[in-house]
Amino acid sequence: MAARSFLFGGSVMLTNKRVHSSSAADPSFVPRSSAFQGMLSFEDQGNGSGGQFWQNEDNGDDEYDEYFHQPEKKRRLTGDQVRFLEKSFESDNKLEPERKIQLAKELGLQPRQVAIWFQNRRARWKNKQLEKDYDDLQESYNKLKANYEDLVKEKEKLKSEVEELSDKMMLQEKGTSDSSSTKSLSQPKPCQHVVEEDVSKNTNTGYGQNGNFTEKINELNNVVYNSLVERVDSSYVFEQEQSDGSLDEENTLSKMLMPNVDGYTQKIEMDRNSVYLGLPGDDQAFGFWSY
DNA sequence: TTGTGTTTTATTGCCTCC
DNA sequence: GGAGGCAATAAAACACAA
Repeated sequence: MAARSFLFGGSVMLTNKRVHSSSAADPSFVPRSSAFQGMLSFEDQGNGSGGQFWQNEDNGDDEYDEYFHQPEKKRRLTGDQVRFLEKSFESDNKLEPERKIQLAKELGLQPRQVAIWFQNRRARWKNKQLEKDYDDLQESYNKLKANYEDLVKEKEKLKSEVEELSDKMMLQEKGTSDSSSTKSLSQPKPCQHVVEEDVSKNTNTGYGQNGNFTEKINELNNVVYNSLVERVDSSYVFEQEQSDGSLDEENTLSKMLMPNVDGYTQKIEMDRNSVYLGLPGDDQAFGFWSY
């Protein structure tokens, strides 16, 4: 069966199932013989140019048939019609059959056009609503994000305050209870002691018989030692031991934490057999001497 | 004037409800 | 099974910059 074509409101409509529903149940459906009876369009009332009528292909009339197959231009509703529909939509976005008929009559449109307009309008409204929801979500996300960033900043600030205070406290502690440890730095020189001891030991090794090599080692040990003493004197904090300058049981001479040396917290370990100045993750950073 | 993007009107197919 | 709603889409109308 050929698709039926209806012309109404200046538009062509090719339909299938909708035709049946319109023609059979839509109270606005008017038989052809009465097509023009009382159907004065909104445009005809001075708001536009389009005439309004319907046509049914089933009549077999060639003249009409020819008309159907000339696709009519789609026409937009006039400003007044749209405003009227908008007002109606504002009051209720659902369209009851009675209201549909009434609106169609008032606007000189086919009820189906009114229904379609409402359907499209609902779709637009839904899209707008989605956009609005999205914007709202975006806004609250941005607020939360800003809040979070403020908290992180505040946390960092508090953290550095805590670090500063602990440094002060440790220095204070050092000043009051560590007079003996400053002695240990200035007098017995534990590192030097070990270095000297080690050097004297090493003179008995095979390498020690090489005068130039031993001299070089001594020189390097002195450089390392002086560098350490310099750093200890200027800023860093002892990790807690060696107050009397003696060696512990594992032969560790000293363990010192040096905050913020070149951006690292440097750990310096020295024992009887080695002098190691290392950076985290770099075992060979400053050199490693084994005897 | 024309090309292009947006809006509006209308169609189609699917789904749900009664 | 018919009526109507909705999502996706087509296509005409419109807006606007180049």
